Amino acid sequence: MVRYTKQRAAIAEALRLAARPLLPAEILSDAQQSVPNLNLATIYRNLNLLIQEQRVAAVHLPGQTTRFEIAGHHHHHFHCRECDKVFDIHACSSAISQLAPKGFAVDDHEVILYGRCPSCRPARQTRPAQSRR
Amino acid sequence: MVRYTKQRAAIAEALRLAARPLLPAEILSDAQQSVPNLNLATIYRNLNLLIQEQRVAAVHLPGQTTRFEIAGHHHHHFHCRECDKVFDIHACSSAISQLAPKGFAVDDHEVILYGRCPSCRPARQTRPAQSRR
DNA sequence: ATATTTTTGCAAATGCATTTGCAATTGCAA
DNA sequence: TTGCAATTGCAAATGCATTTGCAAAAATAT
Repeated sequence: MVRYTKQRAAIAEALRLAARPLLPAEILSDAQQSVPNLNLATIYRNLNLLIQEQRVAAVHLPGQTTRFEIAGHHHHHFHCRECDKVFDIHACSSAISQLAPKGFAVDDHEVILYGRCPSCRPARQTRPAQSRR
Repeated sequence: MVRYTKQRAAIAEALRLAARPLLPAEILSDAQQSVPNLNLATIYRNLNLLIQEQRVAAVHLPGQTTRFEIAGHHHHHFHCRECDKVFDIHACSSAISQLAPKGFAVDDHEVILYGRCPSCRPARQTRPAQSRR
């Protein structure tokens, strides 16, 4: 049966804390803070396990290495071109599937937004929040 | 300088005729009808050339091998789960970029629809068009 | 505590898409 | 039509993400 291990806990915890899709390498460096000689093979083995248990989901973005996040409901993603981080977008317009021409049966869709995340916005002012005075 | 070759012509023609993003392997089998011992290395070399000339664009879809299509304007894609073909969708809702939460600066977006293309629709009736009587 | 089975760490192996080396072929300018 | 640079075909090499083999280490039932 599946056993409790600190490496598995550290991996799940890294994903939980990040609250956004992480690259295996990001999970590695996060989780290594509690399990120093953790390695990628273990990360992948545990991700596959967590995915089977539906506790984690793979996030595939165009042209990108697969990221992983805590499993949840239908949502989309924002990819920051500056820091390369990916964020969840919990809004979703149902009108999207109507973009298909007549004759196409749409059963799902994906939306990826690109740009700058709040921390990477052009540095017009120093403080990102509190913009209009 | 860049020379005319029948393999390059065949590759460009395959893309033009398909009018949808093709996998290198698809380009290969299409173009081999006119240039029998064409091979993938030549396909890739020419795709890179055509991309530099902006005549062809790479199409990256999540978890998929890169496809290639004749360069054009902003559009989206429909991926048929049945036949695995990808089609262009020339509709686009500008509301999409408003899905991002406050603080995110969106400068582009991508939409991928999934389902069945007209040729792969469930075979309820023989003729796909002329649905409601 | 002990035995047993799962898991880990590490290095090596996979699997694939894509690129490259090189000799032979081909396009084209002169 | 000749000469040379660009291109091709083929096989081998890359580059990466992901997986695996295996001995050592760690987790749990008894």
